[in-house]
Amino acid sequence: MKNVKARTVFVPPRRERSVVEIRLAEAGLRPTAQRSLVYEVLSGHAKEHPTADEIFMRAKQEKPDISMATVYNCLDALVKHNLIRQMHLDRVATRYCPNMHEHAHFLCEVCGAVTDLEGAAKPRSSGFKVPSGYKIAQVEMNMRGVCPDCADKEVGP
Amino acid sequence: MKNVKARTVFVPPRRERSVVEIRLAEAGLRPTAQRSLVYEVLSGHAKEHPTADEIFMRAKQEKPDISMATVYNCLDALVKHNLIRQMHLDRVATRYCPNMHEHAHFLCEVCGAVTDLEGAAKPRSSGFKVPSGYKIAQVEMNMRGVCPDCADKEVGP
DNA sequence: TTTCAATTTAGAATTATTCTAAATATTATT
DNA sequence: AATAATATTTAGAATAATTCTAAATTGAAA
Repeated sequence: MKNVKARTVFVPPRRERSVVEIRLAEAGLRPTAQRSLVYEVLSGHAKEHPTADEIFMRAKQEKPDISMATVYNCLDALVKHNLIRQMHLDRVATRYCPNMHEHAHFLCEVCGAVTDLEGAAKPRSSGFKVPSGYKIAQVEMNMRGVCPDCADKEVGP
Repeated sequence: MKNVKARTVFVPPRRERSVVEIRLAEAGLRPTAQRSLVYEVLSGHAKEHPTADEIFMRAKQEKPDISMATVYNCLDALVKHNLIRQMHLDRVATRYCPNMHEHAHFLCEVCGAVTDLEGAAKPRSSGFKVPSGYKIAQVEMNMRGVCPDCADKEVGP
């Protein structure tokens, strides 16, 4: 064996997993950089309901080379693993919601704002009787109308 | 005056309005041929939930020159006047439903069938407490999971 | 019957989403 | 630490749903 000088090898420390990465792993998902970013971007704004495109643009600021296809892939994976919810409020783009508490969604037809309405949005807990035989995996309850702010403005000051 | 032979003039009778046309008029819509057809095609299959494209194809069989844009126009008008409902069940095409009774929708993730589930799908009547100030115009309650038929097949015969 | 506004139309344009096949990253295994 | 096996990411093309446009037509009212 050659006379090799003793040296200190730099071993990069096994990077600590962030909270987001841990949640992904717990949910059974590989915590890739892209998935973590998409989830972070979404859960960082808990009260918003961005479209895939909005999420894409936000993610791009952090990671300019992320692709739209990846955003869709990530969103689908997150939905499938119950980390976020998909919302189909109208004919335009699907929206995504990081709030996993039981709640309904309200779309204001005047200003376009989408709000979470906390409450029993599940069929059983809300008095809806599901016919026997149906296995319910997900429930979505969406309302539309006029939000308090816009209702005030409509009648004048 | 010339000696004109008495004759029987054919006066086309002011065409009777069909049931559909009457309903359109009552709802405050001009009962045009296209609107009547779209509404008829839809309400003739009360248990189905066709997409705009499916409605277009059905309408075309009756009136080959109807246009897709018209189908969208008609559907929008019918929705606005509460003759049909729009359903946003997933990321693919919007569906339309002629059943105006209070009900929820169920999408089977196995076979893709969409079913009406009759019952209290309204927030108030179902125990959901709507925060004060919101004016609710429409409610949509969608569920997904496995329908009885597919649930049976899954466990075997 | 004329008028006026609403509706219809074809086709182009836009937008959302999916697909594809190659490149890369992650995890488990040596 | 290297390898293998698999999952994920990617750009860009392809597809699909919906909207737009401006001209032609229709319906209702005067």
